[in-house]
Amino acid sequence: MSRRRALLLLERLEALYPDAHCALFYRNPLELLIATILSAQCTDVRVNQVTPALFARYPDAQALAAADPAELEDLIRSTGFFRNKAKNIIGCAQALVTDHGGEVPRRMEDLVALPGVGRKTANVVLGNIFAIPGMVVDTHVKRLAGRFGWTRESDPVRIEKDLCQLLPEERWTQTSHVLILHGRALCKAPIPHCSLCPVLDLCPRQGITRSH
DNA sequence: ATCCCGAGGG
DNA sequence: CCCTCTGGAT
Repeated sequence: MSRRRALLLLERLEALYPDAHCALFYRNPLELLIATILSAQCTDVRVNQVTPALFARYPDAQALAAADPAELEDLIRSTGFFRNKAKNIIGCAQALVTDHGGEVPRRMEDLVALPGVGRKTANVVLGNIFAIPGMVVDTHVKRLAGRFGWTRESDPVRIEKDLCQLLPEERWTQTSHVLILHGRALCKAPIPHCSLCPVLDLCPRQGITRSH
């Protein structure tokens, strides 16, 4: 797919999901970091119930670093993967306290060194809190990028590279969010709702509802 | 029953 | 490349 055609598709998608660039639910770096860690295999609604409760109990990195694992597990149980997440959250908080003065670092290198934080989570924080653009390559973005013919790669890092080369840097963060919203709403795995899709005319698949 | 806004490990 | 971790939504 040509760059021009990709940008046209992107413009149409951005018009379909106008709230993708609106104020973030979480303004504070630590809150967004923890909320993003919690979001794996979990709905936004539940993350947005659990995260405020978590910060009411543990207001900052110092409090989280000293949390009792069993108590934290109980608090986040409903988000799934709760043992891993609790261990990672406490590990993150301890690393923030010992290595970063209790603050969330602004460099990819430092973020991905935190337990339970990969490039996806790091780019969410970098893009939405620190205004450092990056493509958030989650399962939705991977799937749509493939279906749109924006990349043929399967390795997330190479997909990220392809997308960054294809799409304008100043919109990487918003583009990621738009792709995620469209992936959730219509362009689902394994069967996309092509008959309802407003950008079907720009899609190389043209309604072929076969998974990738 | 089956799938999901990840990451770590074999 | 594969697997595991988990509850909840559908």
